[in-house]
Amino acid sequence: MAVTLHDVARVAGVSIKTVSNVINNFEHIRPATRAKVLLAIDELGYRPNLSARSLRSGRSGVIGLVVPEFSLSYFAELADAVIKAAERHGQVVQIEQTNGDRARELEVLSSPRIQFSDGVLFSPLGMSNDDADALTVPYPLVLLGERIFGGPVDHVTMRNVEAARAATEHLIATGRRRIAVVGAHEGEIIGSAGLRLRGYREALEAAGIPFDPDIIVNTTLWHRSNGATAMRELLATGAQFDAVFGLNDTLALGAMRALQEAGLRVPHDVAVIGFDDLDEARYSLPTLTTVDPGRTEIAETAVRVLLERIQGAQPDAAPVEYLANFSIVERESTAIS
Amino acid sequence: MAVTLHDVARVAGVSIKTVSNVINNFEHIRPATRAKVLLAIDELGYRPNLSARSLRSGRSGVIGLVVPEFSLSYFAELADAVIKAAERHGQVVQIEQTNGDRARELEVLSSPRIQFSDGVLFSPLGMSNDDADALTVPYPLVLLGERIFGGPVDHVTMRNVEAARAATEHLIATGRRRIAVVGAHEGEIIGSAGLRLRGYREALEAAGIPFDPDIIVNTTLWHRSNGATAMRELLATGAQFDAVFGLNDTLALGAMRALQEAGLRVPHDVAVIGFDDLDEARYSLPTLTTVDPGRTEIAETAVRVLLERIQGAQPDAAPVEYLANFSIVERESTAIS
DNA sequence: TTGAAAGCGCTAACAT
DNA sequence: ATGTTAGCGCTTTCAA
Repeated sequence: MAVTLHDVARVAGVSIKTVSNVINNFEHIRPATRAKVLLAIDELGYRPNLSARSLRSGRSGVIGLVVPEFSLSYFAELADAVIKAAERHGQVVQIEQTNGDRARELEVLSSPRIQFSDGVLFSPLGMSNDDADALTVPYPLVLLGERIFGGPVDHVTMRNVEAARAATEHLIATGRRRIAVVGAHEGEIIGSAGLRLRGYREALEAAGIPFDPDIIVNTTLWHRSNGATAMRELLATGAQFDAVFGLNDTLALGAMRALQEAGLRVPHDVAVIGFDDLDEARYSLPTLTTVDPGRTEIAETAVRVLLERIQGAQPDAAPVEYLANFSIVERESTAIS
Repeated sequence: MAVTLHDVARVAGVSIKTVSNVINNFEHIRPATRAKVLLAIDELGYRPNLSARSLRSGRSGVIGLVVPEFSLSYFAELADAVIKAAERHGQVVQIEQTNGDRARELEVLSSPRIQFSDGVLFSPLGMSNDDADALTVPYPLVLLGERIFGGPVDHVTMRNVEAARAATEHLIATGRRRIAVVGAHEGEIIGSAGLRLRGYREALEAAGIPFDPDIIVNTTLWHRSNGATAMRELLATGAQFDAVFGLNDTLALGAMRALQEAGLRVPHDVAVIGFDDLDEARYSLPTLTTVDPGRTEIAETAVRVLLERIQGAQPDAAPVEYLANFSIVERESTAIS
């Protein structure tokens, strides 16, 4: 059987409370007592039972992270940042993948699977603003991403419109006028695609460049393959363009690949910009100019905000929206040639 | 306060045991009783307290996954596969990152942080065979990777030597004779680098090609940047070669990038092969020939083996070593030109 | 088929 | 500075 506090107390010749005090680093313990207890712990190989601790204290030290899937590199890098931020606060992260499927996202929210955690960071991809009510759950929840705004919970996200506008302005500033977009979602207003397209249009308008739907290509998923396919389709239409805004980096990299396949030079013939600043964007050929959306800041803020809710200083405080700072990372794919 | 079994029992007018039976899907419950209970659960919004359940039953339904970090794409894709496999068995995955740091790896093994889980999948990068004793822990542990062999626990890994040999043979079969290696670890015998280099040497020997240390480049970490840097160094030495074996895909992609930067054409001047079959290898320019090391099979086997140990049918069964099947995925980077 | 009661290992309130 | 004790919510004998 497992070694318990009682065993340690017996061997150390103290009470169970004293052992608990030592384990939890309480003050006011005589050094000699502490030493005795530590010796007994070591001798018996005692390890606290976290289930019991959690049952009693109502706190598990675990936070849940619900994301679409790690094969989307953005979420792998986000998870990396969240785990590191959580660790700094002594928290462990439990992960649930939804594949961006709305039904699964809704199900996970009420599933007991997530119930070990003290709170959840939730990054939906399939749910929309209409589902905002489902975010009212009996545990602390912090929303990530840009599928739902104005919901009943704290929300940490990026400046999609402004960042996309800045990305487009960067292309315009380097002399491009016919800027294709890869990854749009027809009719979407809220959501990464809709917001980023809005930023794009704002930049065009400010520069007096007409919007041309013929160089906007839709894709459903934002995988590399979709970016390549979309670009091949666009090239097949014979449309003219001198730049491409990939609504994320994987799309941009896929599109860049298709451009080069077709014998076009990047950035000489066509400039390419992405969005996300994946590690990978630094090692493509050419290296990819992109938007750093503040992923680390998002992860750190989200963890901090969630822990504040868990600690419950102000349980009824109104939901807050946090926006991370972005920056344009200039690389070769948009250099002036 | 949270709704408990007692509340449900009271509202449903049955005993707590009956409620428990319904929740755990026991047989022999009168449909009417079940309906009453389900109604009460719904009405009160009851959700089971997993800490209590776990304390009582000794099983949490959580498995731990300890990996270096997700910014190494291989581990992101491995985690994806593990989470999906665990889900099929109704298990949740808790993740711990070690950054491949030996001290942290050793620490995690004995940390209470991991103690919520019923068992752990452990993928070290810093530990070596000398640390095998540290794997003797008081919970089920399944070892992944190729840092430790013959340890005291079940081990699921890939056929490194055979796969690397097959990769090298593929290059030789396409007419290459001077095959550089990127990512070697000087003097390593066990470990991905050591094993893969051994497979490489076996293939050379079988083909009667002399081994030339001048075209073997060491790198510590296997990030894209290291592959690019290593290749630039190799080019700077003036050494001649007509192919590159990147000991993983990110190294190969980085190396390919440096080759192209230097004006060399892939595969025309230099063929490139990687190892891992990352999603990304399908969308580079040119697409990357690589080894599929059986990642999905590894994840599924590891989860299955761990759960068998947790269920403890044969607690004292001798440790087993499982080897996944590999295959060469031929793409453009090694096409005959 | 359902009920009563014990107790998993721990923390926290209270006592000394 | 340390000891005593109740009880977190659940599963699990054992009884009925």
